[in-house]
Amino acid sequence: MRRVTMEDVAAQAGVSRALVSLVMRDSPRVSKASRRVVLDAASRMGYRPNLMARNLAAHRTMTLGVSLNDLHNQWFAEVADGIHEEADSHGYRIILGNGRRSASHEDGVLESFLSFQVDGIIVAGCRLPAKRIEQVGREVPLVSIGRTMRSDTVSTVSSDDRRGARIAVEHLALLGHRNIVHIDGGRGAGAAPRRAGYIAAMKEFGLESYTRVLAADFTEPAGAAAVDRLLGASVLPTALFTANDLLAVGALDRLEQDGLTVPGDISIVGYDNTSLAALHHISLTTVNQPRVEMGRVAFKTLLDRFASAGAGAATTAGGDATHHVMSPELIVRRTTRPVSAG
Amino acid sequence: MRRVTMEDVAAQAGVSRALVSLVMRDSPRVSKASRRVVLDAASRMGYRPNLMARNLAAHRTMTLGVSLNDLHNQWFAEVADGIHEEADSHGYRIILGNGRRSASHEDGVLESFLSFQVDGIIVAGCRLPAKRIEQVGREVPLVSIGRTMRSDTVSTVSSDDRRGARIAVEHLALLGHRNIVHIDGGRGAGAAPRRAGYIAAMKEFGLESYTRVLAADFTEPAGAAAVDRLLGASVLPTALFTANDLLAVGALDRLEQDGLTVPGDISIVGYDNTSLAALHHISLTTVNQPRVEMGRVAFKTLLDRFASAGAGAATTAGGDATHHVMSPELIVRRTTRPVSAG
DNA sequence: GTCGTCGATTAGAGCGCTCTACCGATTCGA
DNA sequence: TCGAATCGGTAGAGCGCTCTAATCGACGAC
Repeated sequence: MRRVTMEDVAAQAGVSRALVSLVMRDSPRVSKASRRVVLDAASRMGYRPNLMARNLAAHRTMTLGVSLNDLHNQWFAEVADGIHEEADSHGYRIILGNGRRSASHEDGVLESFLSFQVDGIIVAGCRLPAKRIEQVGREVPLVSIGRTMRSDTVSTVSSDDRRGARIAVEHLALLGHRNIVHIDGGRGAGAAPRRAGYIAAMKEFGLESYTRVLAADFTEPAGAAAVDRLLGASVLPTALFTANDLLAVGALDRLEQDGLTVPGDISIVGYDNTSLAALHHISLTTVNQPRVEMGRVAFKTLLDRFASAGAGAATTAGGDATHHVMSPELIVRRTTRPVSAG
Repeated sequence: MRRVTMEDVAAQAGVSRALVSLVMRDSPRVSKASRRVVLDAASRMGYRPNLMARNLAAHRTMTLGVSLNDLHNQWFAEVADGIHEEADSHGYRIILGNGRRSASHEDGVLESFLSFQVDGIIVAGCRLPAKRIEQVGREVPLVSIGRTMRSDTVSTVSSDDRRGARIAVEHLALLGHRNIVHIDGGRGAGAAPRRAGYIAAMKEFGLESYTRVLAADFTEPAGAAAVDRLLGASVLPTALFTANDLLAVGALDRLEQDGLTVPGDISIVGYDNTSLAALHHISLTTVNQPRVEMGRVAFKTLLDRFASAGAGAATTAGGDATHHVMSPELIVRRTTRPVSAG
């Protein structure tokens, strides 16, 4: 059973293929009568436009590619929610790609998006080298969420990770903690500024000598592994600041498994305020990022790029990149408390 | 800057477009020499094949659409992992769609996949009416994960939810629990058989009179809300069996918020064994489904369909649907214990 | 020498759509 | 009443690729 084409519908409806095309793109230059006739024929025959053909001819897909770095991390689900919301109301289609926390998979996702000729790309938490991202950004409008980069071709939407880290350290310092260790996010998006923010804040609060960063990445097992390394030492820190919530939960787990209590023995501050942190059972003190809003802003940024490109012509690679920075915010829950006396 | 096309590469390399095409699809009928020349020219010019054009001409995309019903539920991330693994090793590209727990969004995702002319579709936890799924399945090979359906056009991969529910109830019954309430998954995939399995098992263990199902859906807030309704009553159950882990965690949260302890006052068994359940802090007794494996099997099933369709010709809609059922397995952790004496 | 044969290459006709003219028929202004 | 604008519709040339059939040497076999 051959797929039904525009030609078929046109024949059925007794009009030209061009008219059917106009109807399908609901152009205003079609009379009510012919619109009806065409739509009737189309639905009767079960016609569905072939996007491949359409896009080949029209040079636009009304589709955005969204690359998510880690489906296991709820942060991405929430960012995606924001993107979808806006995309829906603007008639854009979204296809998602799964980066699986690996640069090479992410590269594959981007290649795929480009081959599909998407109109724009949003990368969330991307780990690819900045150079590569910019290169893709030169072919099609691209905005990066969570991962900042000084660029005039790639727009970014992020929250102020450096400040977020400072807020976390400040919170702990005000509670009297001095020995505050940071478990970091390795090469993950946002890991570097959080690390830097931690280091700067430790200095600011006169705790420079306690500064200690444990290498990890944005996963739960990495948090547990980092704690393992910590437990070997004779003197334990009184507080942990982890680069994201997953790490915090991993750390939490391992600590309790070892008979230590949180926040009794050790306080913990996470980062992201994912729904995991909000679980009553976990109730993690953490730093909030407006994830849904970040998704929304990213989409709008892309839309603006389209608009200006349309006007200015051939300005796809224009230097009109914008850089949104949202404010992080401390969410105090039950994994932090004043350092025990003595 | 115009995109570089096959024609351009051909000109550069001093050969015909057709030869370039052969090289791009690495056909064996090209001499080593020309292959080199063409590939050199291509990379020098930064050529990337236009999938739209390719697919339009070739009638296949080497792309599979995977519809995930809820990005917030880790179950889907793990199923996706399995699919990706296989797809990678077979040269298939995956695009993901986000169903956002709504049938209408899911419908949009499928429409989108069809318009993109994907070679096959995998729906995970799909909530669309069976009729609609079959209709799509008639246009392109489709396999459903988690949601079973008696169909000879749509293949399914699932675990035996009815038996899983029985295992959960059996576990509780053996611990001496009698008043076991089920918080269900509403219209979600797999919710019905789990519900039915619970009801049948209650009967089997002579607990028919205690049978009670609280309506909910597969989310955390729904679990909390169900517990709220429960707390109003004078006599509380001693155990809860929830249709998935998210519900269990929601219930857990609300119970503890109300001063009840788990498993002290109430035991809980979840379903799915997502990584959430494995968290030491939560340590939920639950029923395991081999998620990654299910993803793998789903992909292979699709591949078989392609093969047989290729052979049997025009058998896209053939009655060769297969139905894989995997075995569920009880994972005992720390949210269940013998019913308190008295 | 001539005629297959065979491997390497190419010409050219689509794939299903969009889009730029262009055209015929009304409608309108003066 | 006539030309210009307006409106609804159509013809036909692509978009960038694949694929079938045809072409072209070179090489053995006879």
